[in-house]
Amino acid sequence: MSLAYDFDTPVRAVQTSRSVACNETLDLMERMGVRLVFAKDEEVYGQDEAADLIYRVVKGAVRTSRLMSDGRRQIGDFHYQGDLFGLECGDTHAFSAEALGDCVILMVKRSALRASGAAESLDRLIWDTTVRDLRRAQEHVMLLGRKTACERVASFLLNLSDNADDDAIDLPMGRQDMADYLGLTIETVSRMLTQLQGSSVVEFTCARKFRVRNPAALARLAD
Amino acid sequence: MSLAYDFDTPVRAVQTSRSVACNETLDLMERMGVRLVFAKDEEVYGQDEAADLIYRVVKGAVRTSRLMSDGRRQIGDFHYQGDLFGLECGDTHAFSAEALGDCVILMVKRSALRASGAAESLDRLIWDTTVRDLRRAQEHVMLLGRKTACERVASFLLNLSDNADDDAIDLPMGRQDMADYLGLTIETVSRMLTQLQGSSVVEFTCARKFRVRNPAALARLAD
DNA sequence: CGTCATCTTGATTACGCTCAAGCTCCGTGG
DNA sequence: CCACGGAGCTTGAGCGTAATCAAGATGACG
Repeated sequence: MSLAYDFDTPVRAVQTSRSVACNETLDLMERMGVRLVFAKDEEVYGQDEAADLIYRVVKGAVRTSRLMSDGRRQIGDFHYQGDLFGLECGDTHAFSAEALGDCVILMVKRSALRASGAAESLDRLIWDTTVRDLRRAQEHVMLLGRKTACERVASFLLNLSDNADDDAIDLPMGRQDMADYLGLTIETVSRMLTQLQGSSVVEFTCARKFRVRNPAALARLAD
Repeated sequence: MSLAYDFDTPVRAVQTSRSVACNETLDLMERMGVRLVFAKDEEVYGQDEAADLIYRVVKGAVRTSRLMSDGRRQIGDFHYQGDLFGLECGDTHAFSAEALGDCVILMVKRSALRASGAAESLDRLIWDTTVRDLRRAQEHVMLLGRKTACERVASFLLNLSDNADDDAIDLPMGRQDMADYLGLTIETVSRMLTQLQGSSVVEFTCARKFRVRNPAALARLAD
């Protein structure tokens, strides 16, 4: 990782409904924080590390993951441009975070932000993010506990398409990352993608770019 | 469900490390709240219902669950005596909650509690509970995504034994509930229990009561 | 003591994993 | 510009774990 150049991509607000106070905190983060550039697969923070920083994806995307002793990996979530992450709420991180591709991360000490008189708005921001993380984790539990391979992949593509503004959606992660998020193997993910493409539900222009051809069918498959 | 009689079982504090202020909120809940008795499988609240109450398990245990359109069920979590639950943080519940067996639930309107001058301490309580829920959900994701049937069952028994004060631990839920929590079928759960018992890791006196005979082995199997 | 729900066990099936090739795409250097 | 190399992706064949289907056994309760 390395210090970011003056690399000012415009960043959408995390959520349009967010209060003005929270956007002020985001601005404060911009001014007080440090920007770092991470290369693909570089670690932003590690499992069991102390958790006193707040992170924000300025550009690119990040995964949080956890390894079992024998190397099996589970990805907890993906974080995209504008997302806050790393508020694991304990004193240490239960998951590690790595860059999916080259990306720019803004990070600020929580205590410094709080000291700058933004305490209330900061709390609100942390609360909103934690609630979002909990909801997503619960959805993830549903997916992993009771959905078939096909449903998992369909759900995943559907989520991506819901959040995408463009019609041609690109996958910021490789098949292995998808598999480790969905509790499957790369081969199974690949087969399901082929199958979804074969039934004209989605269409892949290349391995990392797709468009939804039949949204209703995709939603039905995702259940 | 019916109004509880004067049924005052002593209730442990939710967490020993909790601040005095929070215990005061718990006391306030006791005084302001309504106690209701629920029979086995009775619904405490439903999926998509409004979420403006706080619930606390006074006696018994509760499950939160979610159904798919075709009837597949996933249990999100179990809540035991002393636990707060139902703070799903949105305006409606993403999961429903049902009694595992006969139980007593204390419930209070969030707004009423806040109006009683306990706002700060209430926020703390809600925060702590939400953080605990998030951590548990993340652990659950790991279990469902990457653990084998045997590891899932072992993890489950290990968790129960960690929280139990007694040596003889009793399961408040049936096999179907375990299965729906672990993302398995009752048959598989039953087979794994038999297997764990066969290898002298645990011992079942009856279907709902067990003791750990080899804690190290159980921990190793749970990974 | 009988009845019914719950749990266990057995036999078979199927979904997704493993192992093993091939293929595609993309960057690199000739 | 094209040939080469390698990582990432796809496809195929066979296998294994957990699901399904189907009986029994156990146990709780009237």
